[in-house]
Amino acid sequence: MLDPCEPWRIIAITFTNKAADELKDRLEKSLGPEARDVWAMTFHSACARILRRDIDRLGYGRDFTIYDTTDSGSLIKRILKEFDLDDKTYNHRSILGEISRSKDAMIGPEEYCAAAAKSGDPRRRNYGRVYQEYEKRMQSANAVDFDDLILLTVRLLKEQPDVLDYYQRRFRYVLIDEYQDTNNLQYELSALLAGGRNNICVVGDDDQSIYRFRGATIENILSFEKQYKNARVIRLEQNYRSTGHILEAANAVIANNRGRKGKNLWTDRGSGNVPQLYIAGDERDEAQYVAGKILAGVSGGENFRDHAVLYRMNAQSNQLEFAFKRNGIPYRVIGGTRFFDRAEIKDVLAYLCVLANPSDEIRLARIVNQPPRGIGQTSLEAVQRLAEENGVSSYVIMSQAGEYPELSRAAVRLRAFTAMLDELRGMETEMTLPELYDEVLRRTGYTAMLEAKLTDENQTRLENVNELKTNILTYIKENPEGGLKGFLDEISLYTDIDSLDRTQDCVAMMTMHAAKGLEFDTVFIVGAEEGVFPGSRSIGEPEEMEEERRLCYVAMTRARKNLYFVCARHRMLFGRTVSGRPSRFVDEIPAEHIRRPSETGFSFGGETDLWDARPEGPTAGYGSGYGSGYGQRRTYGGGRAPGRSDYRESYLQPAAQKTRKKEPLPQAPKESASFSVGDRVRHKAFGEGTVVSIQPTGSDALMEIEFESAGRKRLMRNTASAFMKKI
DNA sequence: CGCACCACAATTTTT
DNA sequence: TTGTGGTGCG
Repeated sequence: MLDPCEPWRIIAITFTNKAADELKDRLEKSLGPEARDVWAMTFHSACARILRRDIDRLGYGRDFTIYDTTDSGSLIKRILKEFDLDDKTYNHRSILGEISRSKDAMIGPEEYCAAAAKSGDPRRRNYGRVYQEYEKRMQSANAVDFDDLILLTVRLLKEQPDVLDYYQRRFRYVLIDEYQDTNNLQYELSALLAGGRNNICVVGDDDQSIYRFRGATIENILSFEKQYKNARVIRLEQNYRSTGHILEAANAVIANNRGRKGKNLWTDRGSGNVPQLYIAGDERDEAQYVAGKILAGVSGGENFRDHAVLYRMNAQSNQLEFAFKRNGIPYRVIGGTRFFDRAEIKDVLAYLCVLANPSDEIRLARIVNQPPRGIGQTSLEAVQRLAEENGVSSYVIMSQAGEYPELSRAAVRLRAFTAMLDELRGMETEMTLPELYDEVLRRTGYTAMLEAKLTDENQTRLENVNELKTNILTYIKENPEGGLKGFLDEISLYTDIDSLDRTQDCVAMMTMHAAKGLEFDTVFIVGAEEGVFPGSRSIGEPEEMEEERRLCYVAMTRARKNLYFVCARHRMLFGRTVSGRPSRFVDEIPAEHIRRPSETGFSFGGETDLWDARPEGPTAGYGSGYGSGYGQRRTYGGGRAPGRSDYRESYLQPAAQKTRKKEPLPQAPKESASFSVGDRVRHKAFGEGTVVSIQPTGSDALMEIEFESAGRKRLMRNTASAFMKKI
């Protein structure tokens, strides 16, 4: 603290907005309002900010728009069509990936094409053609994609010494969070910003690098010390989150990786509970097991929100959701389809984008006939052709549609369309953003279109469109003088509104990737089978496998107190039933740090073992035969696949499920007794008590019971009724 | 031009 | 199994 530094001399870069916001919050709490001068933001927003200032030096307009992956994808699709490349061999996703990789390696389209020509590979040549065209179109639409934000900033700093100088002088302290997740471009950018001063501080954990697939290169952190010779390395090996067994188990798993610096976490929080493995018959059983454990936990006084279920793929969430609904467990799925990916949101935003930047071809094409206004594919293509020929944007052609005979049929409608947008654009100055938004919804007829056919789906869409307005209001509140462009900038880089709301008492469900940075008392890692986790794609690929193992490490270390691995012997995956053995990661845990099914306690009375101990469940199907049967079987741990006859038995199960699933939602079993406040009850484990309160939760209810000897407990009615009766 | 039906594919994800 | 995207018909 000898030399307090001015906050504006600091740039702190994170990957997610959430992390950036948290950082800002904490800074503000400890520094006060001065903290606002710190540039605490994501790579992308920092770059956007730098580019807004000087991108014109690279031949773009300063009011550039940012395309997200979907927008870029549409552009690629359009190019593919025009080039007459069949989209089976050339699917837009792989091209997008190729372009992204090229940009990360700072290989421009020309260079790419040159290399492709030399290689003689026709496929790569075509990739090059598409890449080139993509760049051309992006520039004429004055649009940049996510990679461009960083790439162009790096280029700007490299090509314009005075700009580089400006930022290097300004930022005397450069901090980068989650350094293990940086890709090449981000690495370049960090190095440029840190400049001659080398005053850079990075935070990261090589064992938590789980984004290799999107270009992150673990070498960045592994070679940091080489990069910056005088770097001081501070190792943070004390873990303040997990208890001993969990930590030891995680350490043991990650120790199997070769490409790492190596560390050993320790804790002083005691050894805690031993992680547990459960082998379920199928994914339904798996889900029911998790549900049961959660109910047992809640019965023991925990909150739903202390539990998280982590899986490898989003598709796995389905059965869990069914089980949770069936058991009246409130839950929240994090991730999956994001708010800003919804069609209606994209539509409405597209209108706003076109208002801000009429050259935005992709967004224009999206909205021109949405809602339908009689401008079809043919007209649109004619417009686009004319735009190409005349070297102007489609928007210009549309507004002068009358001058082109080939557009005669749609001319009136095209002109009306642009006239409407022009008018809306004119309103921008005289009304607030929320007002403008309403006006857009009204004038374009978007709301009317949804209201015309008020299906459930459209109802949701309307709600989403309204939800977007909330975003606008929030934005205006935080940026009183911010305009349309500012909002769009923020929104295109902010996709994160679906993040976890810890105030609601819900079980959290998410992919292991999404769980990074979070923590829960109890964590379930489901689908812990070979082929699922680690995924079949990574088996036989050492590098990939190490990444999966890191993912496992991340997932395990999310748990504070309880960790469960759950796997299924048979699983319906993509419409096919596959069988797998438990994940190798589980095998990597030394016996003393994991409890396998054969050793699973069946002693009645242990609170967390209520479910295992339960003689028969209130939920039909579970516990009958398969799932619970495996609890006692030793054969499984031995590693041999189940006998065929066993297999058959379980195999028949899914058929029965099918009908079940079709029903609206399997309601809570009827036989679960009803209780009312004041009832005297006797519980098998807790003894006698009195019902204090009952709170309905979905098909179930949360009851609070004051037990004479066991004290006050919170129990879920459906589960508890198996152990408890009125007296 | 809109809607319905069929084929096909399918980790992980931030920005 | 599920969701999406493309094609073909009314």
